[in-house]
Amino acid sequence: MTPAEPAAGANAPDSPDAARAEAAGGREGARSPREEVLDAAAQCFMEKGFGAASIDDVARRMGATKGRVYHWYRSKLDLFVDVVRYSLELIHDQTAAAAAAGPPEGRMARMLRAHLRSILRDRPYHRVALQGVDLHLRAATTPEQREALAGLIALRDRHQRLFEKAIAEGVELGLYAPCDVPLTARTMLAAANGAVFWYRPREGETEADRNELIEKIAAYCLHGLHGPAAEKGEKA
Amino acid sequence: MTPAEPAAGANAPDSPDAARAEAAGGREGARSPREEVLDAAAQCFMEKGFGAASIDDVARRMGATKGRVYHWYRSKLDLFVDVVRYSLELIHDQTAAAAAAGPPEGRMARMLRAHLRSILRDRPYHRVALQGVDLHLRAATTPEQREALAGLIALRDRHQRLFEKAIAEGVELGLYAPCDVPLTARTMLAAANGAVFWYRPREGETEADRNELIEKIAAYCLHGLHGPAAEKGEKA
DNA sequence: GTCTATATTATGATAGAC
DNA sequence: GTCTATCATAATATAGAC
Repeated sequence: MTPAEPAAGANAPDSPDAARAEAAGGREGARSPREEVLDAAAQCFMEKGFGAASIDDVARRMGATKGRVYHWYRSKLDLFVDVVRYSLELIHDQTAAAAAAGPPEGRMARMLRAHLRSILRDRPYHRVALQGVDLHLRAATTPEQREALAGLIALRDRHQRLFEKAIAEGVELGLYAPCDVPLTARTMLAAANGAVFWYRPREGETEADRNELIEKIAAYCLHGLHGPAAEKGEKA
Repeated sequence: MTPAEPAAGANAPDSPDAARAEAAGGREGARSPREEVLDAAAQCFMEKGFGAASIDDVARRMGATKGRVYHWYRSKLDLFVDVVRYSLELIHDQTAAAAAAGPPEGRMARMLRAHLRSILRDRPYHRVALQGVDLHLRAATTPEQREALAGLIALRDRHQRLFEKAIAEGVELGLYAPCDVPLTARTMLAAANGAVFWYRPREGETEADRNELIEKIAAYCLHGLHGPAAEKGEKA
């Protein structure tokens, strides 16, 4: 749990809830040497993909050389794993907090807003995470790597289960139409995550602009939960 | 337009509408030598990603060696471009046909079914296409490559416009709630494309199973178009 | 902690036999 | 049309100076 320790396996920057400033987008204001590497890696992996981005690219983005990267991370795959882990912890923590912050009625809306806010704000990290955790699972040779990647799958499932729970709850309460809960959660998350692929902060974009975008996407995602059954007043 | 011609730029296997048998999934039954290479590439890129998959991987999957691949494709990027192009033409043609095959009322449902059917059926191709066309745009050095990639963007936009048009039409007709049409189209497509990342044909899966899956996903996507306004009977 | 070499390996691409 | 070399390059990872 030490916030900054050289390459020693799976530990990483402090928990996402701490003051993470402008984690992804901010070129400056990195929080620790290790996190500076992590930010650079997230941006490089986002732009070129894990395979095409080189360690030299990551170093160059920091105005440094390889040595700095390898001092903090044992391998490129370790770096990738840490970027994805950070992405998943970040978005899960914020979504879980939003879920707990009020009554069941507006729960899903709050969760979607929190999820989407993180998608826009920490886009490089999430973009990498969505690039395919499973893809590079095959590249994992050592047991430690396979273990780390299994951990990522667990984190991803945890986040999805948060949404499944909220959907099931809403169905129970008669807010949503009955549905295949895991499938619906997956599909809704896919819709919400879509923005990570095309969103780009426009020049002079205000917080209000982003909020409007979030509201529109969340609205679509929410309406998907109301089946035709709900319209006709047929519940269950 | 010749169906099989050695590496000569942007030409490719015949149009997707022809007898394409089991394009993606089928290990056997490839239609032409060039298409056999294309199928192998789609599967390799899907499994390992464009960056990590090697030309040797593609050849090995056919039980051949590099020579065979390079006889039909000038470079790895050319192969990638052709996989994506094939994916986009395939799904667009089928969706456009479904759109034209009936009245406006059920148009979007027909389009979504056609789109989803292709997502499931030609998954390797679509998975590669969604891996990030833009990602490898940077890797394009030669003018021909940049041109080819611009063509892919155009194909992608064409498919999206098909959905935008159907949404706008539905809003006009009072079928759907007014909305930000391009944003909604993107979000709906993201939801529909989500399956490409997690779907795997289960053992003993029937056509009916697939249809049920398609119907569930399409239902979610469709309901997203009906805003709360529709529920309250407020139109426009 | 960061840098400058450098070892090693993998892979994209080519040439030419068959 | 496909194969067997082979070249050239690029990138991961390491060793050791500062």
